[in-house]
Amino acid sequence: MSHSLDAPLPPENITLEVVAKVAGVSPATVSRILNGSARVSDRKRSAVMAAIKTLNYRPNALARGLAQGRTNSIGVLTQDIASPFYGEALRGVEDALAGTGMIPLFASGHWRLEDEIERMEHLLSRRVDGVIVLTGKLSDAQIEAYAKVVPIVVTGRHMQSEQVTSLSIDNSLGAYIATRHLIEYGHTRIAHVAGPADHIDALSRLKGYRDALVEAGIAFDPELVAHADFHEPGGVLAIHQLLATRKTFSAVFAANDQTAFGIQLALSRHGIRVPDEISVVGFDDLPVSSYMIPPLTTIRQPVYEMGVASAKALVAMITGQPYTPQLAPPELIVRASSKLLRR
Amino acid sequence: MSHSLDAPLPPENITLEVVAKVAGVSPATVSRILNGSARVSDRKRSAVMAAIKTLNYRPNALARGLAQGRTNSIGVLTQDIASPFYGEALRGVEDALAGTGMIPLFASGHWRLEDEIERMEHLLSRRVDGVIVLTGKLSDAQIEAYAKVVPIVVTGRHMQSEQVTSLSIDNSLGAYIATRHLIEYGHTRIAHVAGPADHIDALSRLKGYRDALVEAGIAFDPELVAHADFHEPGGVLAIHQLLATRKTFSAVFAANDQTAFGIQLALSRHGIRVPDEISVVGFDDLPVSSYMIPPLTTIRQPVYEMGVASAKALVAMITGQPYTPQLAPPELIVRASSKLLRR
DNA sequence: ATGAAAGCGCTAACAT
DNA sequence: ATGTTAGCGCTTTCAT
Repeated sequence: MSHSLDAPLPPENITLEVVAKVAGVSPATVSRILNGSARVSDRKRSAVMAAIKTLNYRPNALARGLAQGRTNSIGVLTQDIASPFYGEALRGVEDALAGTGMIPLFASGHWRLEDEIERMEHLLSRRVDGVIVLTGKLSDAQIEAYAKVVPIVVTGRHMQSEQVTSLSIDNSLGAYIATRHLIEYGHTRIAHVAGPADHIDALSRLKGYRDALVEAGIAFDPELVAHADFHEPGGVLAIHQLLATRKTFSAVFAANDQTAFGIQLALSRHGIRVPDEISVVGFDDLPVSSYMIPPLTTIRQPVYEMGVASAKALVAMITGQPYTPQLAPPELIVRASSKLLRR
Repeated sequence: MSHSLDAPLPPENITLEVVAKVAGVSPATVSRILNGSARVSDRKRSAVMAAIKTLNYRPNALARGLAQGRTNSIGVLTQDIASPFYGEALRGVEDALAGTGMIPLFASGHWRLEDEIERMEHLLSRRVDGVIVLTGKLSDAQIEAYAKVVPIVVTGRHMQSEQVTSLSIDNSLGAYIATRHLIEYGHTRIAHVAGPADHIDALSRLKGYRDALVEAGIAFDPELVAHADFHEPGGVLAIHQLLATRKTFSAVFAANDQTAFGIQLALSRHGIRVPDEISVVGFDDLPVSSYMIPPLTTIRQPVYEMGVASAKALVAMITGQPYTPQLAPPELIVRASSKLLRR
């Protein structure tokens, strides 16, 4: 009648209850041990540990999350999982979370508002304990709305409230420093290949460029500004555009490194030598930038650190601890692509 | 006694039950609508949809997963979330999953066995429906063991069983093609900067290089092989090493593009022109490779496609459908870093 | 210090 | 076509 030897039981799921049974204790006790939520006698503890080991028990994070009302996971809304730039931030988040028992869930918004919303909803459906939003197209109001549901850390803008911490790199300052560097090198005809006109970072960098010029008494010339898309091909196109204007310039400040790569290649194709004829300065300091030929002078942003700080800030918000993220200012990295203008 | 106006209710969690109540139907009906698991009258359906809308209801994925025994999520065990190479694969996975309702959980093993195991356990704890393992250090036996728990797709090796699908790029062939290209260009003194000696891909590429030489009747010279680490600085070091041997060579085949970047820079620092004096060929075709100066001749691997195929294969395994992943062979991309040897 | 029992939000038989 | 009921695997009062 009951189970016999020749009718093997179905491979039973190893649950906490099974562990309890094997260890001869109640489920509650096992739970207490797993969570360290109460004192348990050493005898029972070791019995339970042994059972866990031999049964190869893996706690079910879903059940745990359901019961506790928290999942020990945080959402990270990025734009492109393969971005050389944001990749560093993701790594920072991951590293900062290591050892905290929290796990990051990465989702990509592809710079499309609708995608961002969809991913956000997905993350919330999974009941993440918090979300890090790496720039993107969500409006401040939308962020605020989501913040009613979970604590949020957002980069690339300024907003502060009970449930929102923002963290940003001073793009404008970085661009100012880059332009200033070229000016100090004697350049006065400095072109700028900007990013997309609807991108907040691009706009800030354009502003920094402009500020530095004005400060140095150099007139801002709109014809020396070309807009690109933050990617290499855009840099190539922009140079074509700039050269076509027949305006002269001895230096180019690119809105980011990828754009600078395109610029360097396009110049080289035109037989224009960098830095001898034209100096190039980028922005970001991607890992490969120091391996370009010539190695790229650029503005180093603490992206990795930004990832770390975001994660720490979010965890602090979740656990209710105080934490004020601090970010180093952008820093000029002088390499071989920029050069003193010979008179 | 009961709740009064001046004692506002705690902000009630909007659950499926609440939706049901508001719509005047049973929870089961709401569930059926959400899952399309049975026909529901149009009247009730619209009532429910309305309630969902006004309440801004978000299904709890945890509860759903617990009840269904599946989470609609798959684990992706990569090595480095910011790797320019694997990044493309991650993107492929993400794209392939878009629209299937499945979400990828990315975890990094950092090329450390212990980390890989820890991340794997974490993913299993979260009850992912399957796992994609992008190379890494787990042994075949370990993969098999995990495959007892969830279906697995693994790249970079050959193993096949009920619960394991493997998918790999023919590294050896790619290296053969690269070397063959140099030979056809008249080179006979071809150096190779290999990857780590404990890396399966590095070994296969070394083999392909060797095979091509032997086939062409060129003696394999161990002194023309330097080992590096798949990263840029390793390429720089390797060139120093190679030049120090005082052996002559007119071409270098690098085990990957990042190594080739280091090589190009090191050569340029030594005043050796690429490709006039030395031709360089890489492996991977990273997005930036076509923007190096000179643009890098390399072997294009279908990494993105590999990500797509992995995801499709895994989903097929999970849903019990048949699917045999097909991967394009590696392809030679001739750019400016390699050149016909002048006699 | 430990156990019993209720409940987290959902789905899946089983009824009707 | 729809409602009722019993879990999914865990945590957490509440007892003892």
